[in-house]
Amino acid sequence: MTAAKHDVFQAIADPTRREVLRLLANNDLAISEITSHFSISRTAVAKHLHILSEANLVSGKKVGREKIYHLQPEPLTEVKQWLAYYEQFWNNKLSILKHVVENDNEGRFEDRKTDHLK
Amino acid sequence: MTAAKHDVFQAIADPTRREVLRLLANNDLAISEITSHFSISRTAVAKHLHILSEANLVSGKKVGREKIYHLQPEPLTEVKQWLAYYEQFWNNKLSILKHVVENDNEGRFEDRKTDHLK
DNA sequence: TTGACATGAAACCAAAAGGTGTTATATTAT
DNA sequence: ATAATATAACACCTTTTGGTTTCATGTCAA
Repeated sequence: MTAAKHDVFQAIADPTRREVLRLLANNDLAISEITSHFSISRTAVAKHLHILSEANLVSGKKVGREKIYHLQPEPLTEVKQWLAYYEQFWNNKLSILKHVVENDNEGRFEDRKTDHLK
Repeated sequence: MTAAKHDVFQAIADPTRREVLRLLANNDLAISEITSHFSISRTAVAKHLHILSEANLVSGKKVGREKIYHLQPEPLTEVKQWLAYYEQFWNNKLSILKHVVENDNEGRFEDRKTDHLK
């Protein structure tokens, strides 16, 4: 179920939201406390928190009249996994060959370079 | 210099652009070839490529009447570095303590929980 | 040289993003 | 009870996104 209107990739695309995550990495914070770190309105911050919440990157629970937000970094694993695919390309050039040799040795390496000509 | 109007985080926020990157991970491709993998117009794909290019995630060179795009994954290291900060929070709960003990043993752990009350 | 092909560029559009301000409601402190 | 606080819920606005269509330009093949 876990409301997924907003993708984790989209959630972290905004610099303000990334900064919010940084703040919450240190402490759980109420909306007003978070707002004090920015120059934008409290309402705007609340919207960012709502988006982060939809991506399950934060959770908020009401405590008295405050709503305390808490970091939930688990969805970031999706980004990490996505990134992992590309690491082979920048770690070192040999790793590309290594990947091909280990995962398919049916001549696909040749295909990789000529596919687009067909 | 490296034109930076578009952030790498924003560039990868769009699912279509992530799919384009996947295609280019296999082969260098011309715009039309990329377009054939989607249901959107060639112009729309060209715009996505432009955004990816601004984030330096791809480079394009003209070959005859075609423009061949090539994956440049290096900017993804920025995302990787950003993610690294949060890994301590999901790997396992003990790693938080481990981090604190290894990097500063001046009682900061206590501060982490009370900062927001000051 | 003429047509077909690949891209570039411009004008336009609807919807979403990122903001704002106002008003209403619940909670705490006096 | 009353005033102050913290947030929620709206209504509204402007800019950006992601897409379209149309037209122009450069290149290749006959």
